[in-house]
Amino acid sequence: MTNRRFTSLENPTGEQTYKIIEEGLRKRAMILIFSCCRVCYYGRARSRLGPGERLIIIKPDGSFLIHQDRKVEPVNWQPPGSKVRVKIEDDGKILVESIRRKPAEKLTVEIERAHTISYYLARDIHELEVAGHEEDMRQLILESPDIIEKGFKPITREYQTSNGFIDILGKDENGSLMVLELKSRRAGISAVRQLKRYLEDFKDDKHGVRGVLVAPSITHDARELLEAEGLEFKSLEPPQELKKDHRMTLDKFISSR
Amino acid sequence: MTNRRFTSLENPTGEQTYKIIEEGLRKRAMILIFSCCRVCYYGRARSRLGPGERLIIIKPDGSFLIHQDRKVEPVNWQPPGSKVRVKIEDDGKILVESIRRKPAEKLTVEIERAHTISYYLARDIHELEVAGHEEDMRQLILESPDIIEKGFKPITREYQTSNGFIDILGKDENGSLMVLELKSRRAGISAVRQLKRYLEDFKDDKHGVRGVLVAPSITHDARELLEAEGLEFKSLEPPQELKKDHRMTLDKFISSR
DNA sequence: GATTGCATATCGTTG
DNA sequence: CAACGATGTGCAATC
Repeated sequence: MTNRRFTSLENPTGEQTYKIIEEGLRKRAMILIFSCCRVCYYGRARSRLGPGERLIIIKPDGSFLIHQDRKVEPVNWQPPGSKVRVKIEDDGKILVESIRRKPAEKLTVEIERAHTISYYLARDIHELEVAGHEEDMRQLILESPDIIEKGFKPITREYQTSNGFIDILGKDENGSLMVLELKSRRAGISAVRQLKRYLEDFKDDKHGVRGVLVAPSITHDARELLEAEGLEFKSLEPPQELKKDHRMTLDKFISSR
Repeated sequence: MTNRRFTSLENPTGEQTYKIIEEGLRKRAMILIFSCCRVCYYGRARSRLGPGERLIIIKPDGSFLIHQDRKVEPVNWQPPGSKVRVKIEDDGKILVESIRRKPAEKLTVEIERAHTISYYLARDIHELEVAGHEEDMRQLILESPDIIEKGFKPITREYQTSNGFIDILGKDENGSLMVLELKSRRAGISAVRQLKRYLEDFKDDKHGVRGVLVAPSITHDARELLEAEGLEFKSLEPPQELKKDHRMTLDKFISSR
């Protein structure tokens, strides 16, 4: 069946498969192929996948995905911007190649037999709205510093040390420096090490510096290391409020200056 | 069209969409729906996606993917093991829910109108064979230590320090300790910091300890920090040879003991 | 264009 | 089951 928005065909011949892929690429459509195929990849690594039935997705932006019937991650893929070519062999087999220039990577799919092939022109203007990132925590703390503790005053965000950027640098009510390390999910031992490294730049500070790990929760080993190092933990859930209106955010920003 | 391996339908009614999703779930098939839909997610974070045409994939292992017509990553998803339920509303709209228990996460898709719906029973026994990982580098170095430098002798792999595991610990021909940090791709500043941390445990060693970053290449800033810290860089590409025969590897292992 | 660091990261391995 | 580290991580923001 064919109309302007999509085309699909079941049990296509090799010729038909070739033609529909060509057409889909020309129209910059999203192409779906369910087929028995083999896959080779060469680039940052190298891989090979023996014959089996998988879903192939080619997107108009050059993204290329091969999905087996398990896992969230594609078994092979190419990123946006990759260039696709399709060839038909004498025996009717279809070869689809996707090439990326930098870094040089090549994905080759040999389609033995397609079960269904289709392409779609997707109308989709909306972007995903997300909340609950580390950045949302940061904004919350800058707007309401008392969440960390009474009298906490942020000085800067993204303060650079020789060991990377500190998320929030501030002072407590006694004027002691506080280094905050934010994590939007359960903090592990590596988060504590990160905080420990930031503090190295301040080890000569006379007033003493407090290191605080801010996260919804912390692993057992991480807490042990934290306490052994004289660091602190502050439990804080990342705010998950989706912004309904962008002007509100702007007003808030202006009024808070 | 219907047979044992797959079913597909174009411009299905709400009832038909519901029925095919039900059937696909029951048969533990891979379900594909191209439709206009809205998506909500709540769990580790929260997100909302307004109406638009996307590809929905439900895999028999519970993996759930929603793909827009751009990017490699799905715009929303649920991991393997999630449980799917489908409902039909009075107005013919379809609600698909995927729930994960731990952590608690819920994905809700409201299908306004499906353009095509299909399901497939995929025959696929092959696993992906990959080469070019950090582990391949490690094996290469343990088998042929001279690749690092003449006279290098590995002592242990995965040596534990207070700052994490060292990839390979060894000695040079003069008996000085060498700490190797392996990276399968271009090493950045964080790799140098990691190596720096490992060496802290050895800073009292009388003979002096050498820290060596082993990677195919290194960023400019990373090289600067490396040299400032008196560390070394050894260029090594991860071996990309796909193993043809597992016995060969075993033989090699036995003969090298 | 190169580099850095977050992510609903996902996924395998280990304790 | 929890936790830790690698990944062809992908991706956006920043330089």
